[in-house]
This record gives sequence, C-alpha cells and structure tokens, in this order.
Amino acid sequence: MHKNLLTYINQYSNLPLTSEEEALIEATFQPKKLRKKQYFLQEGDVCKHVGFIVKGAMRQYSVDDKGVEHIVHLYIENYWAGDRESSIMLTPSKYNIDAWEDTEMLIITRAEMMDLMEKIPALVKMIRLMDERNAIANQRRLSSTISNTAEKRYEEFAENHPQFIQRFPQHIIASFLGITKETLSRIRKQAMK
Amino acid sequence: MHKNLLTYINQYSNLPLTSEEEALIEATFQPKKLRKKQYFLQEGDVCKHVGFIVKGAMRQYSVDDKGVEHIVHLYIENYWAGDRESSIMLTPSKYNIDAWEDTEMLIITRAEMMDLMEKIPALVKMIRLMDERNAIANQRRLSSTISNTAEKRYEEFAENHPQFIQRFPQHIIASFLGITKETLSRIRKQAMK
DNA sequence: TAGAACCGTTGACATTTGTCAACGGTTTTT
DNA sequence: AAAAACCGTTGACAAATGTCAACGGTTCTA
Repeated sequence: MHKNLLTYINQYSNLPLTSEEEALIEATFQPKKLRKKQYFLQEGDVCKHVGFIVKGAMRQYSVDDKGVEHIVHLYIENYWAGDRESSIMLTPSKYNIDAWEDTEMLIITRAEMMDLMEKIPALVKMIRLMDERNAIANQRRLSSTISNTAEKRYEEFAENHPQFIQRFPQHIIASFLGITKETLSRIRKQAMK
Repeated sequence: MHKNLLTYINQYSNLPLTSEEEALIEATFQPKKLRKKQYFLQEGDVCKHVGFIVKGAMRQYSVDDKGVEHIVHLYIENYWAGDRESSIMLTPSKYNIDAWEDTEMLIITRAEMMDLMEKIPALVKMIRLMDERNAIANQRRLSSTISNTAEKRYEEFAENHPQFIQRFPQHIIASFLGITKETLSRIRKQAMK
C-alpha cells in the first residue's frame, strides 16, 4: 500500500530513500479508506491531515448561500488532498473534501510531516519541488480563468488533463471551470462541429 | 536602501540576522531603479531575476491576440516581482512586468538566492513562510474568481487590499479582477446606493 | 425488479458582462 | 501655453452565461 508513495517520493527527489527512511515513512503515514461520498474534511472543521491518494478520486469544494457547490480542486491517484490554509492557520475550513470514488489514502498530520522532514532530506526536497510545481500550476489556472472565455478554458483543461475528463462527470468539470453544466453542455455541442 | 529588505527578512524569520549575514545580503542583492513604464520583464524573455520592491508600484500582465492586457499581479512596497514559472523552467515568459510608478528594487538571480539560502538559515525560513502565504492567497483568489460575481469580487478586494485601490487607477483594478473598466464603473455606481 | 437518484441535454427566457463610441475633466508632455 | 495622453463615465447594443423546467436514458439501490 505504501509502495506508491515511496515511488512517488523517489521520483521527486532523486536521492533514493534508505530502507530506514522507508520504514519510518511506512510507520508514520496511516492508511485510510473512504467509501464514495464519505467526507475527508467537512466545512467548519480544522484540517488536521493531508492525504496522499493511492487509489480513487476526490473533490474539494465550497458551498455558497444558495447551496450551490463550487469545486476548487479535483484529485486522483498521486495527488495530495487537504486544505492548506486551515491546516497551517488552524482555522475552520471553508471547504469540504469528499470521495467521488471509493478511495484509499495515506494520511499524515502537519506535525508528523514536519518531524519526518527533519529526519529525511529527500522529503524536504520533494516538498519544495511540489510547492514550486503547485505554484506554477495555480498561476496558470488563475491566468486562464482571468483571461480566457469559458470555451477556451475548457479546451485547455481537456487538453492538459484528459484523466479528469474521464474520471469525473461533466457537471463536476463545469463547476471546476466556474461555469454551469448547461453552459458546458452547449460549449461542447458547439465545439463538435 | 537594503534596510527595508533586512527588516522584512527579520519579520518573517524571528531568527535575527547576524551582521555577517546582513553584509552578505547587501553584497548580493543589486539595486535597480525603474522609471514609470520601464520593463522589468518582457514577454518572450527568460526571467532571470526576482526583485524585492523597496519603493514604487508594478504590475504583471499578459497580452492577448487582440492586444488586450490581462493583469495577473499588482505589486507595491515589500512585494516580490518575477515570473516563477519562467525563472524555474528557464522558459520564455508569457508575461510582462513593468513599473507603474518610479520604482526602486533589489534584485537577485535564482542561483544567487539558492546560494544565499545555503548560508543563511533565516532565509530558508522566510522563503518557506512566504511560499505558504502565497499558496494560501492564491487559493483564496482562485476560489473567489470561480465562486463569486464580479461585484462581490470587487468588494472583497477593496476590503482586503485598500492600498491597491489607492495606488492603481480603476481600469487596472478592473483588469486584475478579470472584468472591463466599464463593468467596474457600473458596479461601483450601483454599490454607492 | 421496481423505484429512486443521477446525468446530460434542450428550450425559453433573464441577467451579467462585453464592445464600441463618445464626452469632459484631469494630468503629463512638449 | 498648447497638445497629447490618460481616466472615468455613460448610452446603446451585442454576446456570453445563468436560471428554470422538463425530458429520456442510465446507473444505483432497496
């Protein structure tokens, strides 16, 4: 079960993990299984864990006054799920995170992660790299959201993230793009010609 | 001139800088002055420096097919300007960064920064904290862009960033929010009642 | 296996936002 | 001092997107 995680870390850091380090990681990350629709985080709770997804699919979203869900993140295998703001500031989260498919995760608290980072240099390297890529991805998404029409945004997304198009239904993708399912349906119809 | 930077670092790291460290920082960060409208980075160039703004105001934007500018970042004193993606990946930037007011910066290359970080622990701490806050801010902005109407987005922005409202004209703020200057003008007119 | 929930689509219409052109007042430049 | 550039506003209209209701087909579930 932890194998995917170890592989993931090794890919990121190019300093191969020693077997002691591997053992430490396996001892610290706790397996957690979620059935479809189960919550990993609920609005109002403080986000105590971040989770590495070994198998499955999840989504993170807020719910507005009218009860409409606004999806801010989609996750599949090899993604990390969690609300960083809540987890760092120890404030109640504005988001929900739940399983879209049955999901297996490996979870860890912030304190445990800090501790591991002191003992395992490869982890520090991985975190920094992840942060960088994350920052770049966020910048791109923001830029696209501000500058492009809904149509172009969908095209770009479908091009760059075909895995998500396959795993999640259209109304979820629409919400993730910040448009309604009807609009997305019409955009796709147009584009088909 | 470097004083603001040293203060800034000390605020972030709570490990006070030694005078050797301060000297090293002063020797590495190069002063750079920009007159209003001068470029710090031009689309197509690789972003070689990141700059700490000691005094002034800047903006980062892309230009679309029709020649319309889309502003993705605004900077004032104590902000860092640069295109992280270009700088890390060494790819040509999609953005321009220029001075909106006459500006004084302290600039440093990525390699120099890496080097400093090995010698000055406080810097590592600062960078990690900055990254965290940055990630949180980006998340919030993204969430707001996806979930809120233009009107609410403007309200939130005006509430949380009054300094920017004062420093930049309305059409710049509008572009930053992803709407046209006419729409912003009308939103403000409405809100006045 | 029957009912419920889910999903994508469509039509009719409302709302939001963009586009284009023009204006007057300011500030900057020459 | 004159000209140019900049800035915010407004009106008329166009385009994009949202809202609501309904439908048929699928998948899930009791």
